[in-house]
Amino acid sequence: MNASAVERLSPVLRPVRAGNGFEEALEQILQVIRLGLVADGERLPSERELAELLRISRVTLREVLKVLQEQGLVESRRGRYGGTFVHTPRTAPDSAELRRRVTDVDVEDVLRFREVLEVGAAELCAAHELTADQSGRLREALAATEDAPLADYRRRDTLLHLALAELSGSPSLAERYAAVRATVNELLDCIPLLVRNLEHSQRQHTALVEAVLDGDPDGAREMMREHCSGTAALLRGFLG
Amino acid sequence: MNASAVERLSPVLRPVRAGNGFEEALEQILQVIRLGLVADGERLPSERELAELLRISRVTLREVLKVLQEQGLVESRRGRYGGTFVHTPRTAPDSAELRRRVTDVDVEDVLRFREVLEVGAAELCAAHELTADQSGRLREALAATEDAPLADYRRRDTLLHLALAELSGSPSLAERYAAVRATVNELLDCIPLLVRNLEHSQRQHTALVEAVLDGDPDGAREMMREHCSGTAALLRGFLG
DNA sequence: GCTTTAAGGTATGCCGACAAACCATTGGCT
DNA sequence: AGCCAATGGTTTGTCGGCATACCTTAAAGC
Repeated sequence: MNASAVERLSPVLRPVRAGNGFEEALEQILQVIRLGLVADGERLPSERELAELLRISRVTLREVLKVLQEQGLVESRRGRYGGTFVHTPRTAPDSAELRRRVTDVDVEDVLRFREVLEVGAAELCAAHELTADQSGRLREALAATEDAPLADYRRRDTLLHLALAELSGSPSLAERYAAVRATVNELLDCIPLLVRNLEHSQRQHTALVEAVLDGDPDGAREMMREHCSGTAALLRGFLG
Repeated sequence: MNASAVERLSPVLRPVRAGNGFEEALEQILQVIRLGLVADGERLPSERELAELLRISRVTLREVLKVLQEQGLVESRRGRYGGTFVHTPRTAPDSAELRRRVTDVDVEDVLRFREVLEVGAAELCAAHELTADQSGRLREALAATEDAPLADYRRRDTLLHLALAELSGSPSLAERYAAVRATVNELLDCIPLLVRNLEHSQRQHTALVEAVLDGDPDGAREMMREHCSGTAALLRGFLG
């Protein structure tokens, strides 16, 4: 087989899974933690439930949890009302870890893809009628970011954006957004949280949700684009 | 563990892989065929190369090829200059197959996600300078669609869009687009190819590439959106 | 027409993920 | 105090996918 044919296919033919099935499960649980779907101190589902959700055996799942435990990300307690508890580190990543993250991920790729997904989601949300339930959920998520303690801001911000992605009406989009956002959060953990940016961000959130609820796709799109560019510029500045 | 916590996580915690690793490989090779990356009568990479690309053993790969062979999608020939040849069926899918496809895929999800990715890709392409190589590649792909025989139009159209996605500068975006486009093609195979639509489509392609090469993101975006809406309306009309 | 070479086809032994069953620990409930 | 239920922890045997090595086929090239 000549080389060019292989080259033509390689964008599609990725390795079927990176390493063993175990690594994929690890990645997914890390994603849950990075997204803050389970907050610091909260409990993951029981091993039996997690294993079923991920469709892996409990034995393999426990291998994954063991790794997370060794890294201090979770802690297990036995007995009734026990479980696996998330324990996110309070300390910023050291410079070696920082360098690892920046070299491991293609920052430009992530930022671009994120913007495309978020902008698309915002536009989709504004373009179709939301049910009262959905509007309520969005408003709630926005309100939660407004009165967030500084330490929990990133988490609630993530949940707001995740809600928007889910309300886009495209489960595939929401799924990819969750994945890419987990990576973005890992990058954001490498740079300082500036209160000034945070206030700016909050104004954009409000305007964004307003545009979505008003059914103004163009407005929602441009607001979201601005919002994303802001984060992107920040990250490029600190990491580039 | 209460049910709501599980519910909160389930958007992220998908099964780690649908079935065995074998099925994932099957899906990827099907994707190559559906995208037309290997045209009718052309050869796939050798088993040894494919196995390495997918990072699966040759034994498992051969299981996959056996399935494809049984469905008449590929044909293997031994000896030097042999190989595994793609043999796409000329006959339209029967009504049972059609029903299966429409129930198996969430058509709204696919169409929305596709539009978000394509529109985003077009905008990104127009927003950054393309190298002479890249511009050339785009022009070539466009030219190929212009003088395409009817039977090969869909394939060249796919390659043009794929090129655009790759030139977006976000490999993640390109990868997701490839996946979603494979599904779109499967749906398109269920409906008739109308020459009138095709001509319209071709005019849009020209305008789109022009906007991209002119560095006009807004123009590219709107052109692409129109282009996607057209296909979407067609599919919704026939399948909805 | 023989050799070479690149491809598909086959056989063997190993290891990791799995399912299933069981043990150990904890805290609430009676 | 004792029981119960829900959780993490452990053991065992099975099986699918793996690497590896080898066999068979067919066309190019001398």
